Amino acid sequence: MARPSTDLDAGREALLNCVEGLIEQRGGVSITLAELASAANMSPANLYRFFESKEALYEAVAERWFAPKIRMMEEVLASDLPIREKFNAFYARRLRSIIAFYAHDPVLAQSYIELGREHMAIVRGYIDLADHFLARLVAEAKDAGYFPGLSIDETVSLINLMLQTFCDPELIIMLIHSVSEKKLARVIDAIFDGLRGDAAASHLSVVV
Amino acid sequence: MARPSTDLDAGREALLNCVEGLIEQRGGVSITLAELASAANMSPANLYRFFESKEALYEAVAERWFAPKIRMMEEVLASDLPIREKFNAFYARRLRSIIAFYAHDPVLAQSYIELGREHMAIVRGYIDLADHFLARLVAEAKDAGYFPGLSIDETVSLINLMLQTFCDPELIIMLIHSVSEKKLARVIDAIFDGLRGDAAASHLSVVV
Amino acid sequence: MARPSTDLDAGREALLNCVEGLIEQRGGVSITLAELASAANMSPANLYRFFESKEALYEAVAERWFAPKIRMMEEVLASDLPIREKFNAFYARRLRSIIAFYAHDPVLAQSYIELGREHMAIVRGYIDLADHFLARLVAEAKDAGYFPGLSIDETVSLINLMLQTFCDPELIIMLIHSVSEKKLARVIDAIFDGLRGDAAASHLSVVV
Amino acid sequence: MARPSTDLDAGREALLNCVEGLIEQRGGVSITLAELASAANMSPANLYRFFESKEALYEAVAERWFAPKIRMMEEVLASDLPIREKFNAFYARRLRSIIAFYAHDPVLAQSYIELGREHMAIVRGYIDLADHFLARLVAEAKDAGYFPGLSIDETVSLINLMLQTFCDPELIIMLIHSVSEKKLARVIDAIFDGLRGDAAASHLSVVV
DNA sequence: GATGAATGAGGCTTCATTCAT
DNA sequence: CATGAATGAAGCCTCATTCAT
Repeated sequence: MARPSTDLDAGREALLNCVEGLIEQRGGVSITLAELASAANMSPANLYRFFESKEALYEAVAERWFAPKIRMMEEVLASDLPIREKFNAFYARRLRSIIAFYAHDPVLAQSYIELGREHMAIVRGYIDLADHFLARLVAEAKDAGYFPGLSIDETVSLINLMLQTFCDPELIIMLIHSVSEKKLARVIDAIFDGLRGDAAASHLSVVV
Repeated sequence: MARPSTDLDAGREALLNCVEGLIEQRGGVSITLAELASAANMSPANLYRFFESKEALYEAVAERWFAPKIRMMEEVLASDLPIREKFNAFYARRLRSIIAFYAHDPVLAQSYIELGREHMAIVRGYIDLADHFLARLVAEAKDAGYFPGLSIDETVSLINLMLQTFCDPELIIMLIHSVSEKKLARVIDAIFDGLRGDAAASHLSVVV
Repeated sequence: MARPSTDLDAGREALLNCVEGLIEQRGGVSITLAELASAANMSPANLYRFFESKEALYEAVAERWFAPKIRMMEEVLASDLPIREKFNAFYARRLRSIIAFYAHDPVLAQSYIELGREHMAIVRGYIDLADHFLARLVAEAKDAGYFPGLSIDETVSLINLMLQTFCDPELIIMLIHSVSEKKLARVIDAIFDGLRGDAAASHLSVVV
Repeated sequence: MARPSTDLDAGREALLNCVEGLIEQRGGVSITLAELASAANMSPANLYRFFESKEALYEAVAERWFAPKIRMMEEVLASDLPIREKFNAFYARRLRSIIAFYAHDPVLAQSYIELGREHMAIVRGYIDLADHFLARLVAEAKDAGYFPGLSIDETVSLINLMLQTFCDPELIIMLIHSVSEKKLARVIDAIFDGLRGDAAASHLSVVV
C-alpha cells in the first residue's frame, strides 16, 4: 500500500542534488561512489538502494539535464508553426536555455560538459534522439518542398554540420561570445533557402 | 659520462609534449601511465626514469603552464616601473597570455583547467606564490602611501577578491567575452584610488 | 505465550522446504538470503528469527539430511544383533537410504553433494560422529575377539578406508552402478575374517 | 623478437592446471580469484596478465573441455561415411569420450558439470555450435531422403529431445549405468527409420 | 513479530608503482 | 638503460547481517 517508491524517489532526488553539489565544488571528474556516499552521509553500499549502478546514477544526472530540452523539442514538433519557424524554434529554444544555464552558473555548466565528455555513451542516446526529431522536421520540410534532391539522412547530416555550434553545449560555451539567436536565424534561413541536392551533388559526394 | 641530465631533460620535454598531445586528443581526464608510455613508445616502468611519480609528472605539466607566468611576475617585480604601472603590468601580462592561449587552442585550454581542478594541490602552490608576489607589490604600494589603514594581508585578500576574474584562468575563460585589459586597468585604478582601511572597517569585518 | 518455539519450528521447517525447492530448481550454488526470503515471502531480516545465520541454515539443511542416518546408526548400535550383523546393518541401511534418495531425485541428490562440498566444515562434524559410532562398534567387536593386534583407532582408520565407497554419498553416487548391499556384505565379511594386526604390521606402518 | 606470447601461454596453461587442481580438490563452485592466485603463488592482480577477466578464465577452462569434442564433430562431419554412420559417429564418439573422462576421474568430471551449471552462458555457445553441426547433418540426411515432411529446425529440435541423454554430460553421468553406445545406436536407428512429418503432424504441433 | 534501512566484509578489476634482470 | 613481471591500494559492486521502528 501507500507508495513505497516515494521514499526511494526522494532519496534519489536528494542524491542527485548531492551530486550536483559535488560537481559544482570540485568538478564532475572522477567522483567516487565513496565520495558521494560520504557527502550524502551514507555508506557506499546504501547508494545501491537508490541507483542500481554508478552508470544509472549518471544516467539520472544526464536525464535531469536533458529532460527539459527533450520536452521543448517535443512541444515544438507538436506545435503547428509553419515549418521554418518550427525549425527555428527547435534550435533557438535549446540555445537560449543553454545560454541561460551557463549564465546562471558557469562553473556547473562547465562541469556538466566535462561529465558529458566522460560519459559519451549516455549522451549519445540523447543526441540520437535529437537526430530523430530533426529527421522528422526535415521530412516535414521536404513535404513543403524544401531540400530538393536530398535524402532525409543527407539533409540531417548536413544540417548537423552547419548547426553544430548552435546545439552542442560544449561548442556553444566555447563560442559563447559569438553565438546568438540572431545568427542562428540567419543560418537557418540559409539552410532553407539554399540547401538542395542538384547543384551540390559533387560536394555531397565528399560529405558522404 | 657527459651530462646524463641533458638526456633526461630532453626525455622529460618529449614526455611533456606527449602528455600535451594526449590531453588535446582525449581530454586530460584519467590518462593512464600505460597510455602515456605507449604514446611515448616506452615501457611504463621507464617513465620513472624521467619522473619519479605520476604526481611529479603533473607537477611538471603545471610548471610548464605556470613557469612563463612566474617569470613574467618576477620581471615585473624587478622592473623599476612606478608602482601603479607595475601593478597593472603584473596582472595585464598574465591576462593577455591566458587569453592568447585560449584563443590559440580553446580545447587544450579547457583541458588544462580540468587538470587543474583535478590536481588542486599542485595548483595551490602556484597560487600561494602569486600571493607572495602580490604581497611584495602591496608592501611597495604601502610604502608609497597607498592602502592606508590596511595591513598587507588584508589588502592582499581584498585585491584577490576584486581581481579574481582577471587572474583565475577558469574564470577568465568563463567570462572571456566580458574580461579585457581595459577593464582590468579600471579596476586597478579603483583599487589604488579607493582602497583604504578606515572607511571600510565595517565591511572588512564581514569579509573576514 | 503458549510455546513460541512451535511457531518457530514450523517456520524453520517451511524454510527448509523452501531451500530444498530452490536447490532443486536452480542448484544449491550461491543461493542468496534475499532469494530465499523472497521465495518464502518474507523479508531477509525476518529469516533471522528462524536461523541465526546463513551458516546455521545450512547446518539445518545438513541436519535434515543426516538426522535419519544418525538415528539409524543409533538404533543399530542399541540393538542386540550379533556384532557382525550389527556391523553390516550399520552400513547397509545407510547405503540403502542414499541409493533410494538418489533414485528418487538424482538432481537434488547431486545438489546436496555440491552443498556438502561447499560446507565441508558442517559435514565434518557428522563424519566425526559416524567415526565415533564406528569406534564403539569396533570396541564391541574387539570384545568379541575380532581385530586382534589392532588398536581401536587403527581399526577404525582401516575400515574407513575399505568402506569409504559404501558410505560417502559422493562416492556412492559416483559408483552407483557398481555399489550394492551384496558387495558391502562381502567386504564386511572380509574385514571381520581377515583384519588383524600381527600379519599386517608392516603395511600398517605405511598407513599411518 | 622471440615469441613474447610463449611465456604468457605457458602461464595460462599453468593456471589452467591450477584451476583444474582446485576444481578437483574442492569442487568448482565459487572459486575465488584470490584463492586461485594463492594456489598459483601470485597476486590476484597478476592473474590479469594471463586472463583478462574471470570470465575469460572460465572460457579457457571450457575450451579445454570442449575443444576435443568440437574437433571430433568436425572430423565426423568432414568424413565421407554414409550419413547414418556419420550420424552415429557424431554422437557415439562424444559419448565414449565423456564416459571415459568420467571413468578416469569422476570427481573432476562432476566438478566440470557444476562449473558448467554456474557458467551456462559460456556453455551455451558450445551447445549452439553442436546444434549447428547437427543441422548440417540433418540437411545431409534430408538430401538422402530421410525425415520427409519435417523442416531442418523441427528435425533438429526433435532429435535433440531424443538424444539429450546421450550428449548432455550431466545426464550421461546421471544415467551412467543405463547409457551405452549400443542403446545410442538403437535410438539413432529409430530416428532414421521412423522420424517423418506426415504421420506425426498432430504430435508435432504439440512439440512446437 | 516483521520490515525497510543501513552497513561491513569481501569479490572482481584497474592502475600506479617497484624490482629483478 | 630498459623491460616484463609482480604487487598493493583503491574503485565498483554484492550480500550476509543488524537495527530502529
